[in-house]
Amino acid sequence: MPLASVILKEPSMQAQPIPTRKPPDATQKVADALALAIHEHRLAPSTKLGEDEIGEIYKVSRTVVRAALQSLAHVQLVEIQRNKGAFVASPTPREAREVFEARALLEPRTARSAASRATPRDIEILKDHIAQEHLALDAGDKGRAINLSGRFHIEIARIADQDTISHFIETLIARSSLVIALYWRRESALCESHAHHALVQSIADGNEQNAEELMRSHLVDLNSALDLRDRPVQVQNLRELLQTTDE
Amino acid sequence: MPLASVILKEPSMQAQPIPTRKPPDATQKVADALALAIHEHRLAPSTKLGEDEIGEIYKVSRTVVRAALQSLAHVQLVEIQRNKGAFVASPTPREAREVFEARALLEPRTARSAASRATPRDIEILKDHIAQEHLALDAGDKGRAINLSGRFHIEIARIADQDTISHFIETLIARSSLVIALYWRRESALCESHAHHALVQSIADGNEQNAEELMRSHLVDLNSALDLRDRPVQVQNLRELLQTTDE
DNA sequence: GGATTTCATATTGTATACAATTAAGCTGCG
DNA sequence: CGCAGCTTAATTGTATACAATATGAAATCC
Repeated sequence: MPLASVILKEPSMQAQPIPTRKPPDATQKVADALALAIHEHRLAPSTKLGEDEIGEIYKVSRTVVRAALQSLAHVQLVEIQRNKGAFVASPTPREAREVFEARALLEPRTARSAASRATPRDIEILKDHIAQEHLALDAGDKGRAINLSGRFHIEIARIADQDTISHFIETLIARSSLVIALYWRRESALCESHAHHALVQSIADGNEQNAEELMRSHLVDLNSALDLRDRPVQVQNLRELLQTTDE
Repeated sequence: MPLASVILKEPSMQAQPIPTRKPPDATQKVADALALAIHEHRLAPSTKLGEDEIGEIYKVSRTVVRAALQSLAHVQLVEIQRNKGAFVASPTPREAREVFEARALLEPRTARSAASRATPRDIEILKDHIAQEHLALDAGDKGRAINLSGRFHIEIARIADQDTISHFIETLIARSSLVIALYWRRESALCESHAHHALVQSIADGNEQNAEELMRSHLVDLNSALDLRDRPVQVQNLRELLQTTDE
């Protein structure tokens, strides 16, 4: 199940029965809402996610909340500690490095594939993403911009028409959002938009080699904007540490 | 006084061989048991997995069963259809192809990394896996052999020390088990053991280039042993297709 | 006064109960 | 004899209740 259930009316060659009309699936709604909050950096890493608290917010029972949290735990957006509860995941520097290594392994090939398959409508969607990203940046909504930037990569994976790899990339993008929240170095978000624009151009031209290379360098740029040497502050551990120092 | 307080921590009675110990998370146990059954081909694709039925088998409530099924659904070992239940996943030819394409993208690089990192103990573990695989084959236990063969690949990913990619490979191996159940062509399982043995040799020698190349060709061999042209019989879909009473 | 033990509270893990939806069986009619 | 429609049984979705564990605070002991 995709993290964000994007419904598309794409006239695909296969006629697989996937209704997805609009199931009132409460679990998915809660999971999506939480995921969005995390992606937009409204929920910081290591934030405690109490079941009763969330249940009251969304007016659902703990049963639904638990299912949503477990779903998010599967994509490693939250970490569940037995008998202790769920927390927004806080990737270690090692995990952060691994996430980007995996992206470097998967996404260039995917961009190449997207360049060979993209339809005019796909290009339109990508350009729309970039436009919205610019709007968010101009509005100063950094969280939304990061989220849109990630969804841009997911869209490319979708165009590549490789569901399995797309699913992997989705989880990597999701975790990347946490990595950025923890390890982002400078406020140089504009470079991304430039890279994205060039990428769309290559894909629109069907220039596979160029698309693959642009994606590779784009990921290198992203990675170089991270500072993985610093340890993230484990907020919930601070309490314990401060308990013995003073009052 | 509470009649339901049947505490079975009584040390006076004899020690049961498998008492109701569920400190190690009942959900995980059920999920593991179901996954093993699927991997060993005791549960065929499209098999209905009723919640009450499974709950009674493992002596747990539906709550636990549902969590286990959702967990398996996330790695696409089972498919959950809303209001209809959970079924053992039945990959389409397209999905089967994608799984092996993803493996071809991830595993050769992983084998190379494993070759550069493997310790003598790692080699020992790999050789043990191969030995057990041979035993299972000689005993005619085809399901167990397939499962062990998959775990061999997972072990290589573990040696490569890339948790994120290892996790992806684990899910791909799991799905491969279903693909093999549906699309395996001939009874030529011995070739795998040979390939695995050569792979271990390269990893033991630290020959990265060789390990990567052997893994690549091994996956090509596996893929060529599949016949993806045949459609699997989707039993439960037939019903839906016959219902033309739309809305 | 500080540290430790003990007890109370809060939160999670699991089971059960109720509601909603689906699948099946049955009757009645053509 | 077959099919439409209704009724009934079974299964899943959700909520609530109970049990187990962890967290936090008060009381006690040194």
